[in-house]
Amino acid sequence: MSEIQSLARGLKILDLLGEAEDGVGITELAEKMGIDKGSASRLIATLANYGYAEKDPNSRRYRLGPMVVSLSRIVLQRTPLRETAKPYLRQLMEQTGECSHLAVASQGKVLYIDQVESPATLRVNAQVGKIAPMHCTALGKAMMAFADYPIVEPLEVFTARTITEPGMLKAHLEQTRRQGYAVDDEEYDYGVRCIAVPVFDFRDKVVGSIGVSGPAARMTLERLPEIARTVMTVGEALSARMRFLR
Amino acid sequence: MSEIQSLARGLKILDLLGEAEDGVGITELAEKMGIDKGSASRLIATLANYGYAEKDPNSRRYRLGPMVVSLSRIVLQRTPLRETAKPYLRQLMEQTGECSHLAVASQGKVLYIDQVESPATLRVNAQVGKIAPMHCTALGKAMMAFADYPIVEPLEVFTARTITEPGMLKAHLEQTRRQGYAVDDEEYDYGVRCIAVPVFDFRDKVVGSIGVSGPAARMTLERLPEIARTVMTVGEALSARMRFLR
DNA sequence: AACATGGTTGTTTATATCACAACAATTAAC
DNA sequence: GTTAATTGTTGTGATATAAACAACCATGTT
Repeated sequence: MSEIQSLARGLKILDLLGEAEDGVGITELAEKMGIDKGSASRLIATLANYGYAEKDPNSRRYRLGPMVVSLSRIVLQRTPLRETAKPYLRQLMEQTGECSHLAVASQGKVLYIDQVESPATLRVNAQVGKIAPMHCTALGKAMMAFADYPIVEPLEVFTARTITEPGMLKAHLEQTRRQGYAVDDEEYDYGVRCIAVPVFDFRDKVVGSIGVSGPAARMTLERLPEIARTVMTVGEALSARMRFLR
Repeated sequence: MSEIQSLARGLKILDLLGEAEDGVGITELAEKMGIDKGSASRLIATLANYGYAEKDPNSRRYRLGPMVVSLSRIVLQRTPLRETAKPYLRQLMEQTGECSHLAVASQGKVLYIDQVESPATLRVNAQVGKIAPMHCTALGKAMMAFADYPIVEPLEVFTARTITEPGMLKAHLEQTRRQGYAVDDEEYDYGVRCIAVPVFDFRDKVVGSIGVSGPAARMTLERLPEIARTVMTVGEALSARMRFLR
């Protein structure tokens, strides 16, 4: 499998621009990439020409350009899952009182592609476009349990409850499959619990997952099974709806 | 000014992937780009490796990947204008009853970066990420009138009222500057009128524009001055607020 | 004002990428 | 079911390209 080096470098720069909070300078960028300043300068100039990068006029540092926003809209609009799931997301939020989220798998990670916010003052919301690991989120584990995404080590630690042993995770996913829903019990963020189920298409292939997130104070361990039932019911309705597409 | 060819080609492919409604095949892509099939194949493979493109498993055609959504979120989150403008957008919608929009200039076009929807059944809304021309939108003309964006010919026609003569546009912008607000009187979409004003930063530099869009039936020519006053008032408040940043 | 830091632009050379073509993989046709 | 046709992937030399190095600017700093 052959790659185009300069394109790969350009895309890598986009990643770095995304990570850098307040933009990056050419020299800094060249160091991080392990390439020459001149090369970095020309690569960035090309990215800027196409609107993928831009230089902050006063700090003179580069950051991500507006072009990605435009492309993002196109991607989201063309995702049939998103369109179909919207009413189910609303229903989920109304029935549980918590923020509901829709996600797909992307590059071995969880990508949030839609959400409905709860009106509660204390709520746990994730923005569209957010990326999270699969092994410690309900949305991610729901997909892992019902489709064979590889477990990629190391399993990064976020809280004391994060599952870091591949064997443990495997057993956990087995249980998830049996009970039909995935739980994140403060494994990613302290004080946050989530429940999610996979979404299937007309071929019974996992295309994403849907679930709710809330503060542990409200989503107590006693209430979890009840909430899980709601999520499973809505999830099954969504999957049933998805079978009519295509 | 030198460009990196293969990176430029890769970014061009992203554009084409964005334009293609139902994905695009390698051969088709190579033809549109005027390059070899093999080159296109390798370029796309690289884009796919980084999540910027993906191939639809059943149609086997390539489309934009999820990575752009992730980057988009980062861009939007880091735009201070967006954060600051949100309450003003809401105010604008409430006071006019029409959808309000926030935009910036990008690559000589108008890029919508936020919006507040009106509850009205008949409303004129634009999604975040949408791109429109500058010369026939209120948001675009507001920026052109108060900063020197070049008039790039040809001025594309959208309706019978679209201004296509550079001289006419110049005069129109002059008037816009005098009256302090920009009007789009069915110049982009039939039956749609918009009013917008520029947003200035602490240096009195134009950083974007804010305005409302509504159906011509409601936004009658008689009501326009009144609506314009509202937009100008809110816009000035926003610009005043922006002066405190940085 | 001299210095230091960071960014851009020439120039040479190695090499990555291009085009061409052959091959593989699907799909379509018969 | 076999052939044909269309499309995508993979070698391979030739060449243009992009890498590195260095010199040169531009800004801001001491």
